[in-house]
Amino acid sequence: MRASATTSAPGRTAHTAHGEVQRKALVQAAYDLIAQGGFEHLRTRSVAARAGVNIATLHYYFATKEDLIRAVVERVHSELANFSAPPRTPLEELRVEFADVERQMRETPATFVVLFELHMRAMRDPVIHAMLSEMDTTFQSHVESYLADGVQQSMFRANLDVPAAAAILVATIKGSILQLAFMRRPFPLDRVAAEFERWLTGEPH
Amino acid sequence: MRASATTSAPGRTAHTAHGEVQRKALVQAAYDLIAQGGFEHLRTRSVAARAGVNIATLHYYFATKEDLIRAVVERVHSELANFSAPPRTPLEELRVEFADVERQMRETPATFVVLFELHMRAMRDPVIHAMLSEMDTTFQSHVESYLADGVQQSMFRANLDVPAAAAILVATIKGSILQLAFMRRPFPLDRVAAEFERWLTGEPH
Amino acid sequence: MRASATTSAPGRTAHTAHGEVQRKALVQAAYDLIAQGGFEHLRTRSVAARAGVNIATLHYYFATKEDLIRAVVERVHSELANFSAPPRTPLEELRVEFADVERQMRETPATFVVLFELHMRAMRDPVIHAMLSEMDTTFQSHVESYLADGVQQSMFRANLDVPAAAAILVATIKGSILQLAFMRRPFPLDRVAAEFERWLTGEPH
Amino acid sequence: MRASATTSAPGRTAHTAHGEVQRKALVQAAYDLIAQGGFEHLRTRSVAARAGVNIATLHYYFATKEDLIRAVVERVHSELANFSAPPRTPLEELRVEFADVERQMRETPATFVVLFELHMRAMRDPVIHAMLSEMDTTFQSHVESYLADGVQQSMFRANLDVPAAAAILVATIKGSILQLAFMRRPFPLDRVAAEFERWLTGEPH
DNA sequence: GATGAATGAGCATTCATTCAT
DNA sequence: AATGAATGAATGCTCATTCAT
Repeated sequence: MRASATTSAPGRTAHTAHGEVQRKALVQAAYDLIAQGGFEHLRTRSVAARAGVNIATLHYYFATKEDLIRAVVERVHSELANFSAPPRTPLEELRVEFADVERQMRETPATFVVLFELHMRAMRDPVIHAMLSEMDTTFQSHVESYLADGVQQSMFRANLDVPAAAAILVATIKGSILQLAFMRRPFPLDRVAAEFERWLTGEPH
Repeated sequence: MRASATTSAPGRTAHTAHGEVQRKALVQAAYDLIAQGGFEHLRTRSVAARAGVNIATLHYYFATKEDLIRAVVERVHSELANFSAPPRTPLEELRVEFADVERQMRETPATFVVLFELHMRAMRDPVIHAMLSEMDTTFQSHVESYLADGVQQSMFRANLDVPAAAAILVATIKGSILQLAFMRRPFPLDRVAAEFERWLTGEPH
Repeated sequence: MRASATTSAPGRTAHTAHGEVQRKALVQAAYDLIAQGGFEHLRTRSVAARAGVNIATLHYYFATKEDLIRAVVERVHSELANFSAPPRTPLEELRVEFADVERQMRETPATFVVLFELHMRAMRDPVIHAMLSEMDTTFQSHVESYLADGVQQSMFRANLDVPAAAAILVATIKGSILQLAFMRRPFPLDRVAAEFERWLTGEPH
Repeated sequence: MRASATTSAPGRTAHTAHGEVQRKALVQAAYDLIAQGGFEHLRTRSVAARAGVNIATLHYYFATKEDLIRAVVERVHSELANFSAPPRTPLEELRVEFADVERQMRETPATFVVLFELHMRAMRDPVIHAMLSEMDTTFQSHVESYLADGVQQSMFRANLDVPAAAAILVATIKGSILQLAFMRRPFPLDRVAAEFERWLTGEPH
């Protein structure tokens, strides 16, 4: 399940099982601290302390701070790749979209916090940009795909501009996360979802 | 006799015209550097260098780095408060909304970069949170107001959930900025605007 | 009364009456701040602020911080030179000695604080050392003088080692100030004075 | 599993023998520099340089300058606690008192310099005040104790006011140190000791 | 005389990283 | 594998002093 976990270069992946545990503990610690204080306040010493190891041990597993951050990026990536739900109708997909945001926000809001911190970094870090870009493309394509299905199945309006609608949906979800996770302001996810349904289905008025 | 003659050091406003110019130059420099590298890489020395003054001069105008950042926040605030357009119809308002984003993104994308960096900070800094929160409320109210007008004037659909629609619009705009400014990925602002019109007016299909 | 107050070099003495007032205000401010926080925490800006003038004004009157401190030294010097009491008997002199300490400690303990701060400085600053040394010699001579008188008048013990006794008295007074001003611990000045009398007079036991 | 494995940084005691040596070297360096220039001129960089280590190394052992100073205080404390001489007669104790001052002044005058610098600090620093206060109490009690013994053994005058005499002795010793260490002026320690003997014993005259 | 503005040199402290063991 | 020790290069901030007005 985890990405590249079988090579043998020290500083990249661990040799032993215990080493892999240490690595994960360090990534988890970094992840937690970014969620708490953002990249701005991320300190390698804090990460090591939180993982219960010496600062030199951290550098045994991750040559540089940047390497550690990259591992965090991969962790977020895999965490958000759990959209592997069974196939549903386009309308169900739409509902699942908002339900997923709601659930993730309730269960692990930190993921979003880290994700958005990464967005700020993407501007300057090509590696992070590429990864976020890929995630974005995947997400956008997925939405466009089921929106197109919905139009084809006459479940959604015939004159729907699918790419534009997908862009709106994706942007709305990102915007809602911003509102919920960073501003801690209310966002009527359910009413927004309902309004989206009316809009896409073009229900009579 | 010499009551108010403390040791100088301008707190909010400079004493002389030239002082005010220097102040603004420092804020501009900080603003530029945040736009370039985010808060994470903001260094007082870099700000001073960019403004062409000694580091001690920076501290003559701003006691702490935090004070300087607050001044940047105020600058962003006032920069985004230029929505003082002449009254228009709800539909025109909607179009202006997207046009504004497009123009701002073209002319001063840095404003958005700084604005979103501030969002990350808002989570931990109450002062910034309060300011962004206020800006958010103002924006949301404005949108809700003209959406309601549109419904009343039968320009928009009667069954429109105005608060939900406003939330979607605001979130979409925020999400589009994220896409454009940080991911530097295309976002079909005009097609999105057109789709929004169709959605709000409920034009036949 | 004041030392060299008629020359005309700016930075040494003021030209006008108002200038002299300003000078004194600055010296007083420095004196107060040394008494409060010691030389270690003395800041020219604080002195200027306390005197209600600009930091540049302070430097108009005193070219350097050191110059200002020297003026404070002179102030302490003149303050402690008020032993100009009418001639008394040796025993009265002894009593006055302790009474003076008691009074000064009650009325202006700051003088002692500044005086002892100066002692620390004397080790490295020849100017201050010279001044304190002179004060010391004067004090010691004065004590020796009336102790010798006392012996001659058979008021004090015949076998009294006058220089040693004077050294003890001077040291005791310095030590008592240390105890009272810096340690803020009780010191039985009156009982000590009484014991001294018994010792010097050699009263039967 | 790895409970006590925090990020290192010795708080009170170093982990390794070599670490303890470094710690002591830093305290010694600070001690020397305070003796030379007082607290006012104490710079962490100078301390590090004198100990032959990097400034960051100093902060590895002592989190703050204040922590370093506290360690110096403890060093002075233990240095002056070597009064563990074998029991003697009251008169011998008295003679030892002055002999100790003489020896300390000859061998390690810096101890006194640092001790008196600490007195200046005691006024503002409660921790230092407490430590000096304790040392003072111990010293005073010790003197009172053997003076009382001397009176009881009829070695000293019957009408001696023991607390007052002890206060005089302690103050004299402090005053003599001031004279010797800071003013570098002669102080007739032996004649003073002899006069003290005459005074306490009340030897005929 | 007085002040606002400006600065060079410096200060305690931080931080990612390295290295011998 | 792991750690205590060590460090170069900053980093935000301070302070006595200068200078044009």
